[in-house]
Amino acid sequence: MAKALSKSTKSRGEQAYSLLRHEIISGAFVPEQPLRLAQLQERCGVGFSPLREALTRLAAEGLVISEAMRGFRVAPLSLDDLRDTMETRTFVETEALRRSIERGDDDWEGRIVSSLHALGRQNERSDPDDPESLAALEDRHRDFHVALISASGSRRLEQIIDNLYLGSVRYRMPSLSNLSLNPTRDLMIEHGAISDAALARNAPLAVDLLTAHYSLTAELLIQAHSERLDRAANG
Amino acid sequence: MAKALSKSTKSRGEQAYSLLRHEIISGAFVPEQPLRLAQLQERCGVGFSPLREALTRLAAEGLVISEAMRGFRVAPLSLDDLRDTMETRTFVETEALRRSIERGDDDWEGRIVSSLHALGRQNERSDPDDPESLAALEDRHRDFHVALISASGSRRLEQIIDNLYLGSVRYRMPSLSNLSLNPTRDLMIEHGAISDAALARNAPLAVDLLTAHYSLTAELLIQAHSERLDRAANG
DNA sequence: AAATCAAAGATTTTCGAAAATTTAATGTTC
DNA sequence: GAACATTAAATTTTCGAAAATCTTTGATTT
Repeated sequence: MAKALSKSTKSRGEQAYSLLRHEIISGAFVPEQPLRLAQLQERCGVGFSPLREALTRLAAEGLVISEAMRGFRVAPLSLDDLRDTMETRTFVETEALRRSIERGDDDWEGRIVSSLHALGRQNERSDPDDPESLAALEDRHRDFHVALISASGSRRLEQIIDNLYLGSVRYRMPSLSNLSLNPTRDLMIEHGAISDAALARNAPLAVDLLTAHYSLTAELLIQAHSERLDRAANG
Repeated sequence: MAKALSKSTKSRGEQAYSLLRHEIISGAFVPEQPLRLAQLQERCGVGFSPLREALTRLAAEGLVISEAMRGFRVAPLSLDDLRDTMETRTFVETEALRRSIERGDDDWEGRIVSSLHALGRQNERSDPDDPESLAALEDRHRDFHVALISASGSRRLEQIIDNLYLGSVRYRMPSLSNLSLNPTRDLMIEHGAISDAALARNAPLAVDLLTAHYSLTAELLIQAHSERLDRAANG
């Protein structure tokens, strides 16, 4: 048997979904850009049905806008949405962090330690010019933040956090290199401090540190996005 | 022209989505029940494509479970999910209420007053034996709670609240009659008190009252669902 | 009898052509 | 020349048959 082992049979629809999702997140598709079925059909190599399903799903997740009889287009980005998303993210994740610190067991601590370690390693070998490497770093970064709140005991909070991350990652991607190279910032130290506070079960401190971490990120993203808007308007 | 006026052209997919959504919420489909395409095709009078789109969307919203190559089934209900959903709802809505009380203008107050009035009127003419009437009451109820938090200024919070409401309404529907007839409870008084506190810009009181409102609802729903589980297991 | 395998049946998933709708282009009237 | 209707082109949406996959059934072997 060719593809016997577990590798769960990925349907065409799944493929198209993953591909489009990646293209939108990575900025290969410009915000507001219409998504023509015929084009995507070629690009993804699948027929209409699975394509529309993928787009419908992306629309439900907020990455795509669907207008009846007018097809789909990439969801817009805006300063307001960026601010709103980062604020809401802070509000929800700090609560999930509090609960995790309250309820977390040894496994939770293990997930934090190991994801922080993996993030550190990826950070060492990170190459700002290689998109692959940046995407890997982004994934390790997400893993760490997911681990932090992974003992909240609330599936709903987890889902919400997942969706809010998705809403924010688009703003980070095109400028991650700028961001991580920002001289006034050492992300690994911030992450280490949050991890320490969480493992020490110091909820107020951990929440403060996480809030500061997101505030700073939000500021830098807002600045970067403003500049991008200016460049689009003038230059 | 037959259907000229505004009536925004509802695509078949939309129709199927609305219908299925309603059937699931109202309990016409049992939790865990497999949703066979062939059956639904007859029931909804649409082909495969729009049907699958509707189901995909419902899956993204959490009303349906989608398993690759095994089709769709109605999402399960559970005591854990009910508790989680109501707790998360309280957590998010109280925050949105605080912000609305802080930022709400005259229009916001108007929306609260008018939606409370509409809820009262529908409550007067409510007939516990008529499903139509109960559904209308449920809609007015939702409208009131949406109005309360409609000045939060956060699109993200609104979306989250919308989805959490969807997650909880299924637990209410089959037993709404029991619930609203509960002799120890006068919903209109509870709603009136919340409205008064909000309009008086008394955030702590309004939050407490809303929390109590949801806690009591949660208790009753948990009790009702437990009994339903017992009945299913034994009787 | 339990386990294994193959074939038949049921169901999901995908494809591509046909129908419906919107958008663009063209011509007509005032 | 601008407003309006009309046709043509482009695009989305839907349908139903075909392909792919899963499930059941029944026979075969251990």
